[in-house]
Amino acid sequence: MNGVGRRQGYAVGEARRERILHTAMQEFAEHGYRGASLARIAERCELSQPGLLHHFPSKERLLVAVLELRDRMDAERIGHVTGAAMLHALADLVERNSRVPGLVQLFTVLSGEAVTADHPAHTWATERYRALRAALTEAFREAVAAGDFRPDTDPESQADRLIAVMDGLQLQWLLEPDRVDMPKIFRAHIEDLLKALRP
Amino acid sequence: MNGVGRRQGYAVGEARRERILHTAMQEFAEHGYRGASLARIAERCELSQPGLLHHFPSKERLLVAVLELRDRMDAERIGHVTGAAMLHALADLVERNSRVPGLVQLFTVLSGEAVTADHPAHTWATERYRALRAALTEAFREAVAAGDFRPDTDPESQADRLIAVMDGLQLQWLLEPDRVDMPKIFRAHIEDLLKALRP
DNA sequence: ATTATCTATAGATCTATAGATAATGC
DNA sequence: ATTATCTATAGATCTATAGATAATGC
Repeated sequence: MNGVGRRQGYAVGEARRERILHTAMQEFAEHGYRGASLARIAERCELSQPGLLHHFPSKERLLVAVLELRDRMDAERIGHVTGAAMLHALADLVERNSRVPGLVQLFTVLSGEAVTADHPAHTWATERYRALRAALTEAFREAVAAGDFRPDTDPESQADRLIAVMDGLQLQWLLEPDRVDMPKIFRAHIEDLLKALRP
Repeated sequence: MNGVGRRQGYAVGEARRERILHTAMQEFAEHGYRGASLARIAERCELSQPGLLHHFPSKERLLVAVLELRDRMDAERIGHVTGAAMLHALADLVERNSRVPGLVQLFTVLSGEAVTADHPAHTWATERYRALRAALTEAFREAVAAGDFRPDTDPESQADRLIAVMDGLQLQWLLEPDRVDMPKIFRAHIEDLLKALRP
């Protein structure tokens, strides 16, 4: 929606869209896409439900806008580094994530729902993982080339497993935040991995 | 439902319940709990929708029955072993899981949805993870005591991470079955873990 | 002129209940 | 007597559209 289709400012509208977007993020996180209700989102924005649909013409388009917002926020959080630096950067990311449970939950719930083929975020999820895997694989590859990691390291396998650990820990953490110290466990994992991969 | 409340046989009813249960498992796997429709399940069982509700009095009760069935099937698949044997048993389990994508998807989708507090499987998911973590932690602990693993092994941390790898890989595999060789990646992980934990 | 917002409402679900009829098993 | 099944339907959503009115900004 941003930059496309809409000609001009109308400050009121811009502010409203911003508010809807953030409210929708919360609603999707709390109830999933399928469990979310446009009427409830509208109410939380002090707006009628058709009023909401004036800004986002369908529930699916609202979801797309939310996913784009999330991706933009994500992009800001991950820089490009390789080797040991990359692993520590990931540990830092997990640490920061543990302070925004809502964002983590949005992602975990949507990813779970999106496994079903008829979910509107199915393609988004598939492509997001493909990109993430590719980026991490490349980072491992560079680290091996730079001599940071042992030459017999399998970059793709390591990338897949590392993503898996992050996602799996998020799930456990969201279900029992008090019993699962996600950042600590992940950092321990990173330390062990560094030991195992050092040449 | 099984063994409780219902006095006797009525072979027709028993068979029907069996069929409903398995159809519901598929439907929940394909659309999630929230996306599933009782009318559609009934139709796939060649039954009217109120006919279905005669056997399972609400959608939630049907879900509970499905979860119980899944847990029973699961219990059959995992025996009690520790140390290296346990890790290889898990690799075998993942291998077998890769041949029943429907079951894996049921579990992944419901776990994802169930992260939201208002989901009827929320408690089930929480308790299932708690039990799984406890069992795996105990197995690691025994293995350390038996001298299979290094004494500085942290059983709980290792258990959490291992569960995370399994769940995370399932998610990636379900989204891109052709690009993610789940059993192979998991086995590689187990091999690395064995190397790292051996005293 | 474009945008923001509202009320009213269509049309499609969806779950669950009421109440009737037929089949099953002691 | 209990169970299995059906039709009809209540009652609650839910998304989306039509069409009117008010505010905004060139």
